[in-house]
Amino acid sequence: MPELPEVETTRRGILPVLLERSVTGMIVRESRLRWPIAPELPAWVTGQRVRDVSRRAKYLLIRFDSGSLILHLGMSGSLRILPAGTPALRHDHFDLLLDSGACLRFNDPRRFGSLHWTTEPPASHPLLAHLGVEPLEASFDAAYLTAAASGRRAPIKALIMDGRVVAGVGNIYASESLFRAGIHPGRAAGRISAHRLGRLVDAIREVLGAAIREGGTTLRDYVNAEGTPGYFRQQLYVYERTGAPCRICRSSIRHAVHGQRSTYYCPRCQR
DNA sequence: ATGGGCACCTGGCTGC
DNA sequence: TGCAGCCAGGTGCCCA
Repeated sequence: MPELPEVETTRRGILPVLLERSVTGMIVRESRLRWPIAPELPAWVTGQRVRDVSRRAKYLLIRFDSGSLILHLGMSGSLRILPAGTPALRHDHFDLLLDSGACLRFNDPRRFGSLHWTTEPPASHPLLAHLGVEPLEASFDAAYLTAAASGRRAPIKALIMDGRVVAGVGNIYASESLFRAGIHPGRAAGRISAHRLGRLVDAIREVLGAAIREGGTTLRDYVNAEGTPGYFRQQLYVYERTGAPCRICRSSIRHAVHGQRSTYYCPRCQR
């Protein structure tokens, strides 16, 4: 479900509710996420005051005075802000209770999400240490992507979805960015000119930025912290539009599978 | 080092 | 109506 824009939208939604609030308790109903929630985690986090809510790739980082929560939404996770005591529904795996009477509730049907506590800087945590540059930061530029693509025979789509290269570009926005840049998703990364890779960098930035402005993309079940969907789906050019006419040239949008992931592209606009 | 495939899990949809 | 099969916004890990 959530890619970078959905995680960022969630972050912006929970930030004002969490900031400077203290955790009064935590309810864990299901600890078997992608990695089990540490049994001691509720004790570690209880009594802590939230100092910041940030994002690295698709990880949400909730910083307290003496440690941080590292939260990933996986494929189907979402966070909601609810009044404490709201009855839990199926797949509501944990609640963080705040001294304001609000509750941060995590729901994740597929349980690919995760929750870790660290007392080290989150950036040095094993899950984050290997991550590449943030796509919305200035260090992600044409020169960087060209260097990363040099000599690579893997498809460009696989390269921009590789978190060690650039962190947070998922399946929807990879397809959409490649469409906007006019690059075929299956093209070997190392055989694309620096000029075109520069266009791809711009396209990734534009697509992610536009999606954040629209509150993300809701395909099936994504909702933000208020429980409302994102509206970027209306601006998708290729994702899940197999057989539909290209919005630019009217060619039929094609579907292919690369690396077990669905890929969508326009055979005429993308080379 | 690089590329490719698998696994983890539930739910919704399709087609017989 | 029932059910098997397939697919889904991610990503760590294993193997060649």
